[in-house]
Amino acid sequence: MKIKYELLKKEQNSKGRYGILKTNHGNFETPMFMPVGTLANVKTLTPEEIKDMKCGIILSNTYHLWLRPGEDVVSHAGGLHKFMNYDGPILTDSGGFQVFSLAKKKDIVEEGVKFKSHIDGKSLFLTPELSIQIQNKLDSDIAMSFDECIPYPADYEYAKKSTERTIRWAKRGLDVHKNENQSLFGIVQGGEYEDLRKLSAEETVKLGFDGYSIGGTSVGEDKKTMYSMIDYAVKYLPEDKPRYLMGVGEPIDIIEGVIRGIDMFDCVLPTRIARHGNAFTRNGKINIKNLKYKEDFTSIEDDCDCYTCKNYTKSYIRHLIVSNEMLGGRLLSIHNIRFLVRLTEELREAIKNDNLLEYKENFIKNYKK
RNA sequence: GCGAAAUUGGUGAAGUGGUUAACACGGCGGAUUGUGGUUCCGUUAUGCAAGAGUUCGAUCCUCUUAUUUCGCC
Repeated sequence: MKIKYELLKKEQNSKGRYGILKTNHGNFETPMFMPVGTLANVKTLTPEEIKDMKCGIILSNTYHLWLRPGEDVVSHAGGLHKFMNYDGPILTDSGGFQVFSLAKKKDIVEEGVKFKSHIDGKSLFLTPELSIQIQNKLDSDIAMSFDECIPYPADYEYAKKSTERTIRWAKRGLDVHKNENQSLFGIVQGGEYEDLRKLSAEETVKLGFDGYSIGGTSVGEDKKTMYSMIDYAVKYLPEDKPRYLMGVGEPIDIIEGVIRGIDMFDCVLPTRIARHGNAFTRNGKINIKNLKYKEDFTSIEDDCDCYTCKNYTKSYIRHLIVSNEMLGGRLLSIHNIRFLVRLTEELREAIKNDNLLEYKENFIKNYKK
């Protein structure tokens, strides 16, 4: 069975929307933040801990699992859910972004992308068809089309050529997609150009996907540009399908995305900054390594309901991070993911109450920097 | 008691008679957006044991003192 999206409420003063997404592995409300579990695990966390955060769905990655342990291993294990002992919804990224972010030397041709493995330098060739076939075997609930993430800035001619190619790649992926229990999302590219975003959105929607995502953001552009990239694309997306903004996880960006009609977000930020000693709070991001927390025996946030805040002090977590103890990164990851999921919970409430813009103003007022 | 060697920041240490005393670790601060678990970037000795001398100029050469280490009575 494919996923089913139900739009339950539209916010009066913005494009914000509240909905529910039903999958074979459970349902979740949107807007939702999805933690990233690249290598079939959200770094440092167990499936039980992930569920406690009420995040609804997690990500995993085609490129990384293709290289290690190989999609056949996952398939023989009974699919990704069984392999990693997680029975909630899972979305797999296609590998398009990894080609952009990891490969040093890459050669993008019509057929696909030639590049070198980041593990051993072996020559690889990833195509739209292969990406989909791998994802079919991984058996995630939602697969992503294989796309090219256009760098920023990109000149118009390059962006146009790339965007048109990504549309052709989307068609090719759709044609080989076989897994009836797996949904497939198309990806809107187009760089920073309004007409290319329009072209990409319209053509991708014509192909008919189970959901649509906006890619090519948070690649170095300023926030104003990023928000306009969203605006350019969203207006051409159908209301009855979920919309996913890829790779965005700054609290303020999630709020701006929701206001613009986005339903799903994923980002490595909460877990990565956690491992480096940072925590999200209502007053902004804090660096737990700072001297002022050495003897701060309060929790990160008084009113946070996460396991970390209910049980540990800043002083102790600081000690763990400074001592390079893994538990420090674990505890901060738990808090940071829960922070973003709670943010989406509050955004859902704000949509229901039609006070999303007011919520944003209040949030910004407290959130330093 | 005699002789020898040594003394550079929080630590381990490089170095030179001539503007800002290398590097590493540690400390402090910052970054991080479809992962970097061990990452990246800043910053951190107005001073080379103390005092005196030689010199245009000394952390570097000379002397005295202090401390440390190693030999010998």
